[in-house]
Amino acid sequence: MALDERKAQILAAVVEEHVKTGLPVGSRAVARRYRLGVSPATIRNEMGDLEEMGYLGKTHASSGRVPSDKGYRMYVDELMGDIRLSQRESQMLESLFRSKIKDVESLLKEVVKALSEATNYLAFVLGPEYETTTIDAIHLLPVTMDKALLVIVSDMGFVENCLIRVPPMSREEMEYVSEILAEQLCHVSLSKVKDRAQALLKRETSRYADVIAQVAEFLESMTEEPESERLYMGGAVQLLRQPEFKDISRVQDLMQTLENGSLVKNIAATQPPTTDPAIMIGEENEIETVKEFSFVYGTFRVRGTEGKIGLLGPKRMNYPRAVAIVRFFENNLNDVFEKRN
Amino acid sequence: MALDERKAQILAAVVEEHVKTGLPVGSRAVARRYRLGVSPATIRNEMGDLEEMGYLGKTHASSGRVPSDKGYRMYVDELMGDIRLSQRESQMLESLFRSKIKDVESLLKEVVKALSEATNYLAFVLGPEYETTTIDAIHLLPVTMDKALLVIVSDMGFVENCLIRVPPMSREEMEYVSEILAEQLCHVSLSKVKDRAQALLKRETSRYADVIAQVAEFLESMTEEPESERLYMGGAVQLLRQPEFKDISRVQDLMQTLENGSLVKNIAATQPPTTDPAIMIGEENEIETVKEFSFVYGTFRVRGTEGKIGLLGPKRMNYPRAVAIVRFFENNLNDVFEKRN
DNA sequence: AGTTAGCACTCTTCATGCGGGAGTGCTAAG
DNA sequence: CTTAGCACTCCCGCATGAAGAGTGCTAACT
Repeated sequence: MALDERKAQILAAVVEEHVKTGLPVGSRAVARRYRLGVSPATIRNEMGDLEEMGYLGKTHASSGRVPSDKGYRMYVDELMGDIRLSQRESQMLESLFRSKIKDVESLLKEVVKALSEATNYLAFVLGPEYETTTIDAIHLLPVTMDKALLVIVSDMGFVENCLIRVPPMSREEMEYVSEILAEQLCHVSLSKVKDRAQALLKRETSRYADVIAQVAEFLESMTEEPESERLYMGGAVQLLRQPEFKDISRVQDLMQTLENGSLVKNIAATQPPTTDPAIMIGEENEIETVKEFSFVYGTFRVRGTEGKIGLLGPKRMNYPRAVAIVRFFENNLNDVFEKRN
Repeated sequence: MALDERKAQILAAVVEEHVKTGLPVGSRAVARRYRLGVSPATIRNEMGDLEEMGYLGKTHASSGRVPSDKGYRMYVDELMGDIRLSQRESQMLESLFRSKIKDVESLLKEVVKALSEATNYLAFVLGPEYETTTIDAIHLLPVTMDKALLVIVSDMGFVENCLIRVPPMSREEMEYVSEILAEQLCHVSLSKVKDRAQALLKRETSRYADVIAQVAEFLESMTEEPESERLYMGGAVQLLRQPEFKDISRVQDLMQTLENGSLVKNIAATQPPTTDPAIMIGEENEIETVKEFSFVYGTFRVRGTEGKIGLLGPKRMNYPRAVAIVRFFENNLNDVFEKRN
């Protein structure tokens, strides 16, 4: 199914032109703007072949060609080159990672923001699964007479907290309870920590039982929390810029889909192509409402587990640039989490 | 400027009909659906008067009437009655507040979600200003060898945390530092706490100086953080349902405005009308891009200071219901924060 | 004097029809 | 195999016209 040199050039030209303008592209335009040394007529013939082969389509029987999903796939797999971000741009973006240590949550939020602003597409980060993370530190802190703050730090720097009711107790007592929790629950993976907490609860019949029960409950809720909780998303507005949104009902559908977090399922469900930043084009997606869009997303590793970072844009997105930018963020996130021992 | 009984009824009818349908309303429709015992012709005359007085307008020279801002204002101030939420609905919504204690942040997020879902408008909560809050508890917790977690609990239950670098130190040392911080900074208002921290920094020349400097820096950033950080927003999609969004560029403008938090300024800048849930209609708003919309928002008190909770919807929003729902949430939030001693 | 019916008038909306333009596919010649 | 030429198709924009909704006015009614 390999394309000869000229067909490849023409397909690439059509894709790039269509990405730029959003309009169907005709033989004339290709001949004019991409110097291939042949006439429009020749290009017409080639485009006819490419359509036959399924790489191109038409919006109606007699206007220019538009890449099909298969055409885009061919383009991203074989035709497009890697591009590099400009010096200026990568420096700008890097500054985000160089700034002072923040908690992971706000870092990820800023990453999403930068990513969407840099591309004009919707950006997302899917945090690592809790199941496989472990607890680095757990503390119970006095706040008021009858309230204490439970703070849990995961090994990758996520901090969760929760206010719980406590019976009146002295500082020493609270420290004692805190100690017990730390001893029993630290450095245990979240999937097992629930059982540990239950076990602890069984043993502990004293007045602290209620406190421990609340801790157990919170741990439970942490692991049960829907995937959408781990999902940071931003730049949905950007999508409105895309001309394919002349029709508002589509926006609504998409937003609905995104708000209830099925985006995650889409990514999780399909095994991504093997390319580095994975690319999912149009119909390759599982969820109906995003079959008009493309994903470009990469993986960053945190300790044993991993998170995703990526973009959602129209099928006619600037893939080379999207890939370059996603790869950039991917690498920087990996660095950050690596240095964090 | 008082309206006679019949004009009032007709104005109310036009507003309510327009809210329901989104279309200009004609004399015929008013006569048919609201039994006023007079013919369309009479209503036409009255509507002519109301237009003369500035309460109604026309979209074009010969189709039905549409309420003007002044008309809506008259409606909300004088004409509309208070409605009560149905038993079923208020029970549903109340369950949100009855559930187990969570940290304030997630409570507010859920409130926003519920509020927007209950109304189909965009909902927001503007948390209380940090300036006037005080610190209830501050702790420094060991996480790894060279990292510690700074946790700060404000008097109204907000929890902020931040990872900081620390020199190697024993548990006892860290507890000692933590103690110092607590002694010096607890129960001091955030506006003063910065100075305290600076003073502490001057005195402390030991190896903990760096740690304290980082704490000071974080406190600084907490108070300086833009208002948008205190703003929880949700349900922007709901706005897309409104027919006034046939035009996409408006959506974009609005979203832009909202994302950069000028919504807050709008509310802060204008002194609200004195009605309980404040209502700002169309041109009464400061910011250009929301002059097409209305706000309905209330105030909830937390300790000495206060936050806002409200809705942003089209001018033709269901004001009685919006008011009822905002008032409901307002009251429930007040209760929650009151019980929290 | 207030109310009502009738009617002409205005303005929108929708469908219809008609060039102009862009682009294709085919054919025939280079 | 490539190219020029040409007929054909289809979209798009625009004007035209008919239908519908609603008003404002006038004149009659109570």
